[in-house]
Amino acid sequence: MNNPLLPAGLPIAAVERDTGLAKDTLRVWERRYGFPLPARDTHGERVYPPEQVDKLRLIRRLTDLGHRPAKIIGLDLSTLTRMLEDMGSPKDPADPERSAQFAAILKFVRLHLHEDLRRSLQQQLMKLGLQQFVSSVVAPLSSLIGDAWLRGELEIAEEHLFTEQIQNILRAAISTQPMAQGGRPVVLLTTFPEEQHALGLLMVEAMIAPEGASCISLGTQTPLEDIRAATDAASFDIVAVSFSAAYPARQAVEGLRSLRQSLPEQVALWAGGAGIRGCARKLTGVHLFESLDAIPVAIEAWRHQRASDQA
Amino acid sequence: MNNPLLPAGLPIAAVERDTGLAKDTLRVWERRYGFPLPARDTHGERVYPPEQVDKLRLIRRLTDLGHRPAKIIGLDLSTLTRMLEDMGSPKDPADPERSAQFAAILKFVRLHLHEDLRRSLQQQLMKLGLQQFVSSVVAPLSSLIGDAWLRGELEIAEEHLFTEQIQNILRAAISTQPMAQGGRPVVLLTTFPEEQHALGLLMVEAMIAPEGASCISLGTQTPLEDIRAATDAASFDIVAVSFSAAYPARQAVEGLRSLRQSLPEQVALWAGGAGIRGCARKLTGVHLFESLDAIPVAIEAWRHQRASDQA
DNA sequence: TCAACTTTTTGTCCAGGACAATCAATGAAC
DNA sequence: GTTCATTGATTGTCCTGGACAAAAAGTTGA
Repeated sequence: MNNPLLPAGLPIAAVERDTGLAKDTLRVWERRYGFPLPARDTHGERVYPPEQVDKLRLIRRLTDLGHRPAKIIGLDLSTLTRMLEDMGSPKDPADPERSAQFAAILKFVRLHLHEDLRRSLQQQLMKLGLQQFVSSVVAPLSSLIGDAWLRGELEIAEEHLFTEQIQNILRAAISTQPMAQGGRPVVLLTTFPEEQHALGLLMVEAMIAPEGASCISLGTQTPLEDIRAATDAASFDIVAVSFSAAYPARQAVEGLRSLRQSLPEQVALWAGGAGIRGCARKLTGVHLFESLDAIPVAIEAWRHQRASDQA
Repeated sequence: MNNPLLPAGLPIAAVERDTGLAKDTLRVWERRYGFPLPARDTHGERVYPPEQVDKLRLIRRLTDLGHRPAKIIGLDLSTLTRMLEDMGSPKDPADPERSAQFAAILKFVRLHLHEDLRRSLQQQLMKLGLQQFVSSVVAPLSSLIGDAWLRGELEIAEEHLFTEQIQNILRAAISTQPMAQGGRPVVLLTTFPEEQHALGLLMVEAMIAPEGASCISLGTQTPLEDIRAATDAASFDIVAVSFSAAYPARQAVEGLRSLRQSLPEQVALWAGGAGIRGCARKLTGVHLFESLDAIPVAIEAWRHQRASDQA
């Protein structure tokens, strides 16, 4: 009956879903490296113990970041976790007040205190203003929570709870922005297929909206061809694409190259997010953002450029 | 180089993504039924022409609705489309004013007139109030747009544009609801894994919020085990799960049974959405909703029930 | 330091067999 | 006539093990 609520182990299809590793890849790793080495049920089918799945998740993240499977597949859980932390966020600036706030918010998430969570986020928003709130609260908190989930300290449900609350708050805040009619630049915002992370988009939108620019979000997972087609139908000045840390960097680079080529020349292509940090020199004609704070500046620069072009 | 912007045909992995049919299934159908019958590239790998992919998409929808592959795989595109329409929405009530509005909104979507789209939706919301807006505008429009996409009359990007705008409007509207502190019942809202459709959740939330109940949404794709665990951590009165038309009905039924069993008895389990229409008798202990309008009534009933229990 | 070439690594594809789970049809019992 | 068990066909997913192109790493020469 395979009751998913009493997990003795996962079948291969579930592991594929959970880790993002194709069934073929799982089988070929087993053949080549001896890991994962699942048990077998009575019909000879693979049954993966949860620990192996946890380890696979870590390995997957590390390979996305450029490590080779053969080099890391033999290491143990704690080593892998450490590697991931080393590669990730360089450091926290250790502002004591802020980190206390973050700790409190993390506690709310862990204890499912949605009401407290909502209130404290809302408070921060009021205090800091939308842009500041996004760049110095939402962004670091998101990666904190992502890391905590990776380390198994948080359930997926708890990450979802946080994401939902942030979405509510950001969307509400964005929709109260004065929204200049016909504001320029007009920005088309989306992610590539296979990128499901919607929060990055919303953060970008929140940085753009207060600048008086028009931002049209297509949500996640828009096929490249559709993005190009959208620039025919409407007159966008900028296409902006966001990549989460889980997105394979080479796939991002290739997609951006291809998209750059198919877009009209006068349409700028912007990209940002943890998924493509440090790929700048591989891309020409694409404006790469290392930080959310660079967005308002870039909008200003775009306007300046445009003004001088027309003169 | 396989430029996705000049599609001569899709490799099997892309077809799996587009149709939701596993690679194994695609190969075994070819072996058994002779369809799909893709071309081969120089390395002998399958290259699926776009028409075959379109047909596969339709077949997939029909099998989810209970048809057997062998019976329908030989039929042609127009026949399949007709079957799908017959099974789908019974009819439109032919309110001339409303259908004119819908036609206008569809036009805005098709022409990417996001500004007009936003304005006309906002107008409807103001005129009808949140609940009425959701049940008689958002819900029918969503299925209209879903159908149009299925028939190839809309790009995915256009569906996304619509979904994003609706999300913005609904989330903003929900967050302005007075939100009774500690309002009962407390509802936990989510979807099962593999169900990505977030709009259904938002519609439910919009129906619940004005009733003064507390609604905590976990967004899409929460593992069953996490849903159960969440009811430990916080005290929910109701767990509500939504299923889009694309969700396989039997999977929904099985999941609901399993979840019902693992939830505490005093927690009610509600389910709704096109994905489980007509499955009522297969489920005991689960409140099945055929329509969004039934939600406010059910909340009222829950309160009444509870009042008499305590007396 | 960079470019061109070679080798190794790695993910994905293929064929074709197997089989359990599901569905449809049939028959028995109430 | 409806319900329930039995049988038989259908169908999705898993298996093994071989193959190979694309990407990365290593090597050589300017």
